[in-house]
Amino acid sequence: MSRVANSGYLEMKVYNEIKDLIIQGELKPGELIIQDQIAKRIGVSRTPLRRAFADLERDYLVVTTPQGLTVRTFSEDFLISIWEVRSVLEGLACRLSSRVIDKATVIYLRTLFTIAYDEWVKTGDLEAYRKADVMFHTKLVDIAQNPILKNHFNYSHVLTIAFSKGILRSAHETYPEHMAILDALEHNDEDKSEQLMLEHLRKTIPKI
Amino acid sequence: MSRVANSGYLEMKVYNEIKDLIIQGELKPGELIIQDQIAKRIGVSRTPLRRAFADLERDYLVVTTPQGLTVRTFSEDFLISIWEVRSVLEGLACRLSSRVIDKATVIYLRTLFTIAYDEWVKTGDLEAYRKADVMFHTKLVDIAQNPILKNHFNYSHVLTIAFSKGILRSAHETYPEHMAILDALEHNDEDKSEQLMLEHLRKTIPKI
DNA sequence: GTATAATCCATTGTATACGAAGAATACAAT
DNA sequence: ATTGTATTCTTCGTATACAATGGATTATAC
Repeated sequence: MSRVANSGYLEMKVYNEIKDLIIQGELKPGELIIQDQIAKRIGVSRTPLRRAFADLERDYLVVTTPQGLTVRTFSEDFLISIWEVRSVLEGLACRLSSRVIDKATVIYLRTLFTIAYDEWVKTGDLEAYRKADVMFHTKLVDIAQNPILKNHFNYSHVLTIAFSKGILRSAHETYPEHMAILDALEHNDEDKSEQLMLEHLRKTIPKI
Repeated sequence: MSRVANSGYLEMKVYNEIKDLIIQGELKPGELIIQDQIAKRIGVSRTPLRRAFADLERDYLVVTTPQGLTVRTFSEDFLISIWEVRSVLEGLACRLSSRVIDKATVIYLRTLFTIAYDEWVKTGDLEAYRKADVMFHTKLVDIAQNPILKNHFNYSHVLTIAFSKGILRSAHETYPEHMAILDALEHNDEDKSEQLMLEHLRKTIPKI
């Protein structure tokens, strides 16, 4: 996912495999990670592990305790911390995007949301809406064209995807908010778009 | 500075030494980093290098190009990107701090700034004010008690310190802003403190 | 039986060794 | 002279080997 580039095949493989082990719950929160065990399990030597661990730690999946490297426990407070940070980062993404976004993209995103929303209303299927949501937020970060922002976003994005409880607020509630943000973006209203995105995300925090 | 914890002595040493080499300009922006050379220069094997490189890349000091790992070139755009992100992060730090900061800390910070400001007015020496400034921003991030925020802040803070052109706006201009932020913090005004900090920092961006 | 000492073993951090891939260089052919 | 090909040489990623550290465990003294 958000691996740094300068790495061999195995380092990437190891990063992803351990990430999956954690997300799948095969490595349990708080569990001590022993290099040899993981190395054998994945079938590589310990050498590529160390770099992968550095990345896993950067992405908040593991943490170094006095006992050693352990799988991170995701307390509610921790998830809230992530959301607080993501909120301001995506608020910034909105502001920066509003300066450069083109009308076609706005229309595209609006259509995407509307179709998905209608589908949910009709069939009760939320999947399309959830996808549109992820796409929306990811896309804005791309459009913003701020490499630092993108990195910081990615760092914690892995997590929110992995550990969020899915949709936290009803589409009925968030759809109008998305539309309002898109309107602000369309009018290149920096302040308003940032403000709306912030409020949009912060409303979710109490639901965590 | 912001090393991850699970690392041996040499990995930390290597991280710091390469960081210094880059900041001191002995490794020039754009320069290709060859593992063997650096390893010999620092006097370690290539093994601990790899992990240090992962961290250096995370901290934006080096970057992987098609040619290999190179020292990052810090364009103006890049510095602006950092400032944009730092702005919202510290804005958030302010908001979170405003919830929990105690009066004593506010008074402490206010005094610190005022003494430093007066000294500048009297003697023309900016050093104390600059220090107070760094301390102020760092402290708020600590008070905020959001571990993610602190990490993200650290990631880019190394850089701004290393490569900023020093004080970018006159103390005459920023002193009242600092006071206003402290006032908002004292009154536990979340919105206002965040807003003021954001404006405070964003006013600096055009000067980059 | 408890406390302390000594020993082992697990685990880690680091160095060295090895193999592969790509770039650079030398040489040959037209 | 230029292009094509073969052969080094560099550099990297990975595996293995080794040394040190710290914790557990057993042994020993009282």
